[in-house]
Amino acid sequence: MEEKRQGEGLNVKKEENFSDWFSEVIEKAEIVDLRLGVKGFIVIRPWGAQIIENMFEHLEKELQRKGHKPTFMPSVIPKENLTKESEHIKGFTPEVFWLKSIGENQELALRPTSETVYTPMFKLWVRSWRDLPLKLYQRAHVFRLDTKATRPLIRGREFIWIECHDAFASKEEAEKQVQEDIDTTEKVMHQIYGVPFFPMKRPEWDKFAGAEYTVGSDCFMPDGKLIQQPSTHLMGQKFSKAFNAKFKNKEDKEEYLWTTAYGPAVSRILASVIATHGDDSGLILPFSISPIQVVIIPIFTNKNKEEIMEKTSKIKSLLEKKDVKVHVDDEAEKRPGEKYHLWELKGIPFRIEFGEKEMKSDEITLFTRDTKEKKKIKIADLSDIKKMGEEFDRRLREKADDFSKGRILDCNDKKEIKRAIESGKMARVNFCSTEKEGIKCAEAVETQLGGDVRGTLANKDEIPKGDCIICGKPATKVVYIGKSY
RNA sequence: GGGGCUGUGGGGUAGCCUGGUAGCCUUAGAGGUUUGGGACCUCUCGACCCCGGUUCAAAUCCGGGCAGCCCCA
Repeated sequence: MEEKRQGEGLNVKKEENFSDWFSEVIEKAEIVDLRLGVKGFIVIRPWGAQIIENMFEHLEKELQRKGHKPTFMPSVIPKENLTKESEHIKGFTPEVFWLKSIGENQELALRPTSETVYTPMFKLWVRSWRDLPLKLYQRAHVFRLDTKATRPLIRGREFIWIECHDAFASKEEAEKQVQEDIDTTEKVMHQIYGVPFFPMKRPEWDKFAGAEYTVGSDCFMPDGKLIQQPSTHLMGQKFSKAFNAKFKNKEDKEEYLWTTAYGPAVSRILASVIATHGDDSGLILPFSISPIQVVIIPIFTNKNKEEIMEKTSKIKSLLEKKDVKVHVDDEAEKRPGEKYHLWELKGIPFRIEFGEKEMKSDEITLFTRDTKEKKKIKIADLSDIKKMGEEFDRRLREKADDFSKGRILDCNDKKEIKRAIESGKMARVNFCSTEKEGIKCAEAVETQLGGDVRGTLANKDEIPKGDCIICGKPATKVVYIGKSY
């Protein structure tokens, strides 16, 4: 049992080689299949798709609670739309998939993002301040011809996300929306999926193409590299001006719309969920998003099979009454041990073992995936299963929080920064500027220290005391530097 | 963007240097015995990434492509 057999369990330890561990776990747990062989495009299998589906549900519920309404927009964008906002097209041009030879005059792009579809619709739908705010979203696949190396779920040429596009009557309201988007990331990605993040206001040179400013969510991966999760953008009036999208304000004057965009990439967040919580036995899925929350393994012989199965299905319906997703693994060909390994690999939070012993004492054996603790409890105590699920998720979240919090280091010189980055941490430093004039220092950070200036904290005003760690001029910002995916 | 490594049944691999019968483990399918931490027996299916070149002969050598992984920027 100590020796793992090939082709079955995981052969790589997460601590020793995160990258290999990740590749192995997503295939063996049947999240994805990488064998189609198109660069940057992956097949997501039922287990992965069901998790993603559950993630969408939480996210959409929160968005709708905050006044967003669903839409579905075309997957293609006419060239004239995409090229209307000059900075936007400049930023996205190298990444656009163009559809050629469609036999018509209109040139089309596969959408890399949909500002240039929503804004012209805002123009049609919004006439007065009474139509505002207008908060819309869609579930969508988007396409970006990434020139860098692709990684399954982490960086693909196609990914699955929700994009919110909102229009407001004033800059203040739009900026409030950016804060609300950060709150949505907190409520859903952190509180529900258990993935902590740092909301970073990106430097001027690193904002979304066409935005006034961008706030990205930086999350630590187990190897200490940062991955950008949901980002929210204040577009200001850039797109509304490009598309001439105006409204009549309360003073009966025409004004351009103020717009924002928010894009949680669910397929990529799944990468963080897997990476953050998983262990050497495989996935550990939060109770809130696991497609199966409790798996029941009946253990029987030919003699007692009927009795055991009958009791098992009673336990099942008891749990289902509590609105819990249960699966009974009664496959006769597999022995219990094999089932344990399989469902641990798939990340199921709780496992119930039920056999002869439990039958006698009216108990069940409960295995908890994250702690790997096995204990006997009374069947009646299963009515607390939801609470146990909440505690399960809290444990995952707190463990992730501890990992994340301990990775910020105040640094006072280049050496310290380099050491911080190399040990998988994020350096907090004084910096001259995150406006255009700071770009030279940012480039120096990249070439000399091997890190990126990720930006300033968006939910906290940090005042620098001292000089820029690179050029020595008086610092105006406290920035964070780390390695990123 | 630069560099390196790799591609053999579904998965993991041997063979490649030195050209000549593709071997092993596992999975899958059938049958049987089994079921408290990856069961056993019997039988069966299944592969040289693609295109071109060299050669009597290519998994093997050469060129190009595609795909995957790693490191650096």
